[in-house]
Amino acid sequence: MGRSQADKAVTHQRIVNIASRRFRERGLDGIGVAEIMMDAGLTVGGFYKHFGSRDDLVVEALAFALTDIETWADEAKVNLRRAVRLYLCPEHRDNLASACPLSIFANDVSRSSDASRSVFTDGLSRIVASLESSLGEMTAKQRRRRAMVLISACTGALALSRSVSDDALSRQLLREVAEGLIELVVA
Amino acid sequence: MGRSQADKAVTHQRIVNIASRRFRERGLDGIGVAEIMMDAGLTVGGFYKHFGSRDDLVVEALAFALTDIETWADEAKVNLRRAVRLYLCPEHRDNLASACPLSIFANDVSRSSDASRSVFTDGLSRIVASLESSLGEMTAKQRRRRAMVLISACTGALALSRSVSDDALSRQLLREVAEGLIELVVA
DNA sequence: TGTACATCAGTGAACGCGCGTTCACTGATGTAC
DNA sequence: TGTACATCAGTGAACGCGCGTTCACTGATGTAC
Repeated sequence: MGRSQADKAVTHQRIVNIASRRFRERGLDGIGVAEIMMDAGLTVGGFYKHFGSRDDLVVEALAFALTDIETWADEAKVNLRRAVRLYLCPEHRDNLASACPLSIFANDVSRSSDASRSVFTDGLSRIVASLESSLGEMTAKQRRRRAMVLISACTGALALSRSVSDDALSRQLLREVAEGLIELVVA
Repeated sequence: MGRSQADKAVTHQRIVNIASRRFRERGLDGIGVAEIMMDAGLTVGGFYKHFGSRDDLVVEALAFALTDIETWADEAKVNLRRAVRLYLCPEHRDNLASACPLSIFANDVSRSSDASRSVFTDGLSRIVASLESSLGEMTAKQRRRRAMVLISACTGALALSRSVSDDALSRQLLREVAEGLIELVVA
């Protein structure tokens, strides 16, 4: 073989890493294969030595971005209130490249391939399960219900806050939803 | 003049109507000018007699879609619980062409032009104001907070339910978030 | 250990298609006389 | 009322660009002997 398999795997992962950031910044349709390869320090032609098609990269990058947020889920287990405030803050709203894919890709994924939707579903299920175990003493049914309200309101508020041109309203939305959830759902 | 101004206005509105439905079905980037004009019974060339650019149509169609949901806001004033259950149901999830633009376009608009974001902001503000006045006896601060939790959770849950490939999970999400909101936020 | 060969990650130009936009043209309707 | 002219909504072909994908080629590295 030419370059070693290990080298190839490293390169592959670098492409997926960069893609997962660029897709979050610009959307699943917002950036081309050529630009992603450039950002990875490569040229376009090599792309198909790593992926069967652009959509294959989308699926891998989405899966990677979804594992990326498990650290937030861990924070939620330690301190759910703090995790909610951390999720619904202007920094998370603005740092798209490392932001939660659930809040960025929901609309894109709903129009995307079955493979994307399947990967997205797995990621969402893991987060919901994690939130369930982060909630206090209550029935399993109550826990699941509240976990679903939490993730829906968090991803919804963050997505809306990014679509609003009035920064004061955007911040108010983040703040009020965070405090509202802590007051009504977490407590 | 050639054809009357009234005729032109009717045609213009027909294009905007159809665009607002097609954009909701396929996303703001998911359908081209040519196909929209075809659906309106016209040919591509005439497009620029009505709009300065494709983005101008996007803005008009978005504004139109946002007025489209005022009827739902009216329902909320009559019966908020019913409105929440109506919003979070499989029919609303699946009937994209006439669905709530807040749940469909949040991600797209966040990456779109200032004009789109401005129109989106106005639409969101109107819905929030409407929900505020639909809530029961409580302080203005409480009303605003709960209205923001409601719209965030509703749009978030609907968006997530469309991105999930497992129909049982998708339906559970809609049901549990609807009942959770009624139990924790509306009551 | 050294040498010849095979493999294949990566290169960069080219292809083909879709799509936003432009343009010369048509013909129905409104206006001027 | 009738006629000639001007306007402009709508037509459909063409242009230009971006982008996903293909392809012949390169050269570094692993393998066989």
